[in-house]
Amino acid sequence: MSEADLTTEQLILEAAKKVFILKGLDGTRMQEIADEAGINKSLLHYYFRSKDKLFEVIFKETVMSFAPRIFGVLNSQISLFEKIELFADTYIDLLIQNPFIPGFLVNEVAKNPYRFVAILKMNGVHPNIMRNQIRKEVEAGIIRPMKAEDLMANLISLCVFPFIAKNIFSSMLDMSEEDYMLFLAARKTEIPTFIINSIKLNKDAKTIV
Amino acid sequence: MSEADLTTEQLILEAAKKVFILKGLDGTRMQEIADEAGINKSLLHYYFRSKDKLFEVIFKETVMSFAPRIFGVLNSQISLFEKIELFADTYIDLLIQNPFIPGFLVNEVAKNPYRFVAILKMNGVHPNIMRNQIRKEVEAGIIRPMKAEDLMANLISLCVFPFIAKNIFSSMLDMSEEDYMLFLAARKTEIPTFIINSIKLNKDAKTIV
DNA sequence: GTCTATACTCTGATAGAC
DNA sequence: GTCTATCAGAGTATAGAC
Repeated sequence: MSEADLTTEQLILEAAKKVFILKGLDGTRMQEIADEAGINKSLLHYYFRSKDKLFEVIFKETVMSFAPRIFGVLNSQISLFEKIELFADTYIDLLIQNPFIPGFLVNEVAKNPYRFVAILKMNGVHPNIMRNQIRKEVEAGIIRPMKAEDLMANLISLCVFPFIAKNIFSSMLDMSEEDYMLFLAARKTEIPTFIINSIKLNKDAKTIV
Repeated sequence: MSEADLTTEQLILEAAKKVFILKGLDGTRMQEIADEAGINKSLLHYYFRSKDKLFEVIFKETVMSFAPRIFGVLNSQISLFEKIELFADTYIDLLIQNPFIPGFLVNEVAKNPYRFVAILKMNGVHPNIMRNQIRKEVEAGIIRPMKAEDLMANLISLCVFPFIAKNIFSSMLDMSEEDYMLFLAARKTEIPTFIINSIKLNKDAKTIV
């Protein structure tokens, strides 16, 4: 389907997503969305009634484009070490293709948590699957004693934060845009190595390098 | 000095900091700052000319309240393991007292990187001190081979991100506000344990628990 | 230095022709 | 469904009295 074949509604949604993610709810002007979509400003209201309603649609769509994949990996039935490797790989790939989304999400969720919580509840998030798996691997002596919450928070923090702090890190570490993207891609394997080295107990098993 | 003794300028700065950090540059209304300070709206312009100028002052003040402490620890002359422990402890303490600042910084730096880069340059940031220290400890066989950039990014990510994603994590992990604050405080020791377990090579040395 | 009143601009939203 | 024209409200900024 070529761009000209998109319906007006789809044109608006694409344009709105682009602008909202870049500038946030407050920073976005309806005129800018209209320009980006190549249509008239009043059409935005014709299709979506108000700026808030339009934002709501984009926000939900954005969360839903992420949440199932993320929770799918966390809730899958593979071993913990495999899960950590798979999570870092798929998640960072996703973020490389959509680098602005984490910042957008974090920012808008901070301003209005209820919007996000409602979507989570609709999707039935189950942190207990991961919690139980970690507890079992601790009891089995595969990993050292550790709270599941910390391990989950660490995994996600290590993957996501370097995307959010891209401008801060790259200027602090004096890296070019290009170098920084390579740095992020390399973390797909670096992060699992880092975590598994920290938690595994059978130090004689083959070391992941 | 009681609150009544504050000069009008100080009143404005306090109020502006509060509102800007909570709502960001775009989301903040001059009227709201004036109300918060208990003064007239036009006084804001009398003291700071424009909204942008006022924001600039707050932003710089906020960065400067953080940067010296953070870079001070990273550049200090203590051992790497001590540095990791000291960093997590002082940084997380700081964030517990100012939980909204990281989100504010990340958000505003993402929208306008130049403002931040200018302040960094003024303060002469030296990532090489930390880089050299890590390289030396790798060569000495104290820690496993690892890029300094990854270790620094990991340390900062693990400390900061759970504050930025507070609303996301606490609803995902089904924790109350109070539980989450305890969780964050416990990470002052949890994070160094996690990192040092991952990077230390002499596995026979006393384990940090 | 501080206040009131107001000018000017921008933006979200609506009315109405086609 | 799409466009032009326009309104109402909010926001930043300024003028001027005290």
